[in-house]
Amino acid sequence: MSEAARGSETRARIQAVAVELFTEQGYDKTSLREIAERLDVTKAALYYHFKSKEDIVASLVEDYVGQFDDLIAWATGQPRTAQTRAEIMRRYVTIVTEGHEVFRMLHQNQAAAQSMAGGKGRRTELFKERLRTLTGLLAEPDASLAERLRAAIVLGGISVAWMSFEDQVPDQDELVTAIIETGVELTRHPVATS
Amino acid sequence: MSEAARGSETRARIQAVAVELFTEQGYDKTSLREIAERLDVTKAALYYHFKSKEDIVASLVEDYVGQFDDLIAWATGQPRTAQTRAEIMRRYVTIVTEGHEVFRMLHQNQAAAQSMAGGKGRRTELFKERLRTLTGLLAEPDASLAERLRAAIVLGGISVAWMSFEDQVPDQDELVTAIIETGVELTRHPVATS
DNA sequence: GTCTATAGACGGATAGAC
DNA sequence: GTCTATCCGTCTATAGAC
Repeated sequence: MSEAARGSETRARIQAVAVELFTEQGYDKTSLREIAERLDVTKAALYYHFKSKEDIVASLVEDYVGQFDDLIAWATGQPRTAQTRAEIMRRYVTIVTEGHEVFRMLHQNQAAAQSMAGGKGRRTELFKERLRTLTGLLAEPDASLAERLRAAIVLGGISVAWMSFEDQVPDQDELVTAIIETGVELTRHPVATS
Repeated sequence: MSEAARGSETRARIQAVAVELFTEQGYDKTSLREIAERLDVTKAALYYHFKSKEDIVASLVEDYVGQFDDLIAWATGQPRTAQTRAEIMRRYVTIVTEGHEVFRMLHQNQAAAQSMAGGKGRRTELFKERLRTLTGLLAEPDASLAERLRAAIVLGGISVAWMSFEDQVPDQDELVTAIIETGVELTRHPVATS
């Protein structure tokens, strides 16, 4: 909510339509004319709220990766216990599943999203970098390769699993709970690597 | 290799450059002019080998998803044993890691890739569909939700983990082996869901 | 099999009225 | 805050010579 509630309410409508169309058709195949038509306004109106097409995506990206940064910041200040790891997992799953429209949009437009989001210089590699950091918080960097791999696989797989099952189950809340449970279970440090 | 070795050798060079540029900059931001320049030929020359820009991607997609289809076809004819599951994992990891240039390119251009690949009608949902099928082969559809989730998370997470670690370790073969091991381990059916 | 030249279309962005 | 009108750039794709 930090940046989202800025300016008029039209701004939010533009963002919503943009997410929808960018997801369906891709960033480049969606023209500003199309977005404007869907909102019954003109292209020029969009330029009052956003200074460019890229700026629309940038506003979305900023809000979204901010959530991960918040999670990382929080987690960094916590003791490295099993309970902390479980809580990281819980929050991570919540971000992925609740913001899934934006997440899916970014997922489908990685190439486009990476060109921006950071102005000019920043080669942020949006998720890769943050995923590595989170991996390091679930399994210490000096842990065995197998252990770090497990953490990376689980974090990366959660979003895929969500997208894969989301429309296959009757109760999505139940699915979220199950994903958290499975995620926590898979990142425990049990089995001796035979 | 089924379709790859078609026509002149220039065709393959075009494909190689296309993968590279599509990955770096995205499908839409890469023009045929750019590809042609890199090969020291002209745009028109490309049109001798491919009937359109989309056709270049289509040729790539076809070859790549074919590998997954082959895996699925093979796995479907096997007995559902632990060894079969391990072998599925092994082959899956091999496809993901060996074809990682193409994989990464498709990953970065999902939106573009989904519009094509199947001519006009087919809404193949390239990976989602196939991932579901593979999930069903690792954990029977009547297995518990937790068990199916585990399979989906692991399959989905493998590619993420690969991309995350690929440039972080000295020996990539070792990494592949470790991923296979971890994948097999995570999809075993051990822990009683507390 | 590769070239030059160009058609034809569409997109992002701005100026300026209201 | 939204509109009309328009500029300017770039791109895909084709025609036709060599």
